[in-house]
Amino acid sequence: MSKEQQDLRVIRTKKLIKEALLTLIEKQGFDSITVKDIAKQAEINRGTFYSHYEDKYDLMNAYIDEIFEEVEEKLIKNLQRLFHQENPTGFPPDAYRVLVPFSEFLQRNRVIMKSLLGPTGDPHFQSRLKQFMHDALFKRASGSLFLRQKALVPSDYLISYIASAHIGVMQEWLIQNRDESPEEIAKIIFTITTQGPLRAGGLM
Amino acid sequence: MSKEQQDLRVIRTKKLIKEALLTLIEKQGFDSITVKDIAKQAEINRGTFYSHYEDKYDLMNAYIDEIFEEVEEKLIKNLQRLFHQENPTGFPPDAYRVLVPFSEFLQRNRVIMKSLLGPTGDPHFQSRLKQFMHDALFKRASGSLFLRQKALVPSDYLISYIASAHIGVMQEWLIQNRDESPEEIAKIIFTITTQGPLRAGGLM
DNA sequence: CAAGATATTAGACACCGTGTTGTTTATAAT
DNA sequence: ATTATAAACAACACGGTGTCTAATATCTTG
Repeated sequence: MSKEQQDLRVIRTKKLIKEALLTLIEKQGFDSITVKDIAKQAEINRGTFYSHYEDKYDLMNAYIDEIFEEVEEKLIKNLQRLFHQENPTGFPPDAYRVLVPFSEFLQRNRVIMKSLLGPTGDPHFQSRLKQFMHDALFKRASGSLFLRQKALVPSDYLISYIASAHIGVMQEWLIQNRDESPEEIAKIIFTITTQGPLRAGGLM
Repeated sequence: MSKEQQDLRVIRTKKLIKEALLTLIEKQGFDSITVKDIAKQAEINRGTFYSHYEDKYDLMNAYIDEIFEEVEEKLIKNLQRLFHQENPTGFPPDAYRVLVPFSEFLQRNRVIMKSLLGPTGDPHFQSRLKQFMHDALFKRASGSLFLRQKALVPSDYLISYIASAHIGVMQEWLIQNRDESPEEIAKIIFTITTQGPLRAGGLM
């Protein structure tokens, strides 16, 4: 699936384009970037850009795809281990570790993530990220974790609640340049979710 | 501050432009709208548009400003009543009502809200909305509601968590065209926040 | 109501980014 | 070394932008 590209020129060009995109996003935000800008920054001909991507959105989507592929590989396995091996029922005290690879990933890709998640970011990405968290945390787990008959609210809303909440905290962490470690952030999020917002806030 | 506009022509034109914007957003999404489109839809001269707004983003911002002004007026007072009059400490069983004006507002402005909050929406708006919820729910309340000394997590993260979670549920509600009433949605959100996600999900 | 003020119109303008095409040049695969 | 093909180059029509001018329509004020 990712073996087809042998030609060094293609590899080089695509790499240049991606680097250019990153540089420009950081400098001026995605919205105001033009294909011309990208070509200039990458030092390639504008026509060459069009022989690889339809437009800047196509490029961005390809980039986002790669990001998600990477996350998927690294995180999903991790999750499966945690859910299946360690304990079949309930949350162990160190279950916050499920979230660590996630926050580590964001940490590692700080620059692009800040611009994608910030006020000038890409709502498509945010939407996809939410969906990803959705799936990652609950597709496998929801069957076993949430007991529909005992649930007080529709599960879709609950999942939206949790996924948005988790992403929201990580946004705050990234965008405000907070200095917590990925581990600490994971613990904070996990604490709020397990204890509930009120108890975590010292109320009750 | 909002008294200067007497000329009927200006009022009429701005109204036409706003209606056109709404129609077009619903039809094709904000991104692909051009000033030309707006002028055509509003049946005004394109030049006239430019004598009122710099570009379509300027228009959108003006529109968003109006929306927030409206929300502010209607909701803030409501909140103050609830927090000060009814009960000085803790949550009464019907405290979910704090959220009802909010969900009612979203309901009433469905079209524009869906496009602003959806995958093709405006991250600036989402950012502002989050900030607004932030302030509305916690600026006054945080002093009394959350006891810092008993809190298990930094309050900024907690607030981000809750604000994002609440918006996330309302997004799900709007974008999936769910048929719950504004009251029901408020109850659902409130239940998850007070009981905690796990208890609300039937776990624990 | 009348007169002056101001908003809207129609049209033209240069500018810029887009996406495509045909040709030439450079470079990779074999 | 030969062949395939990617990249560069240049030119093109197209469409939206933002600005401006002069003419017209409409409103406000006295």
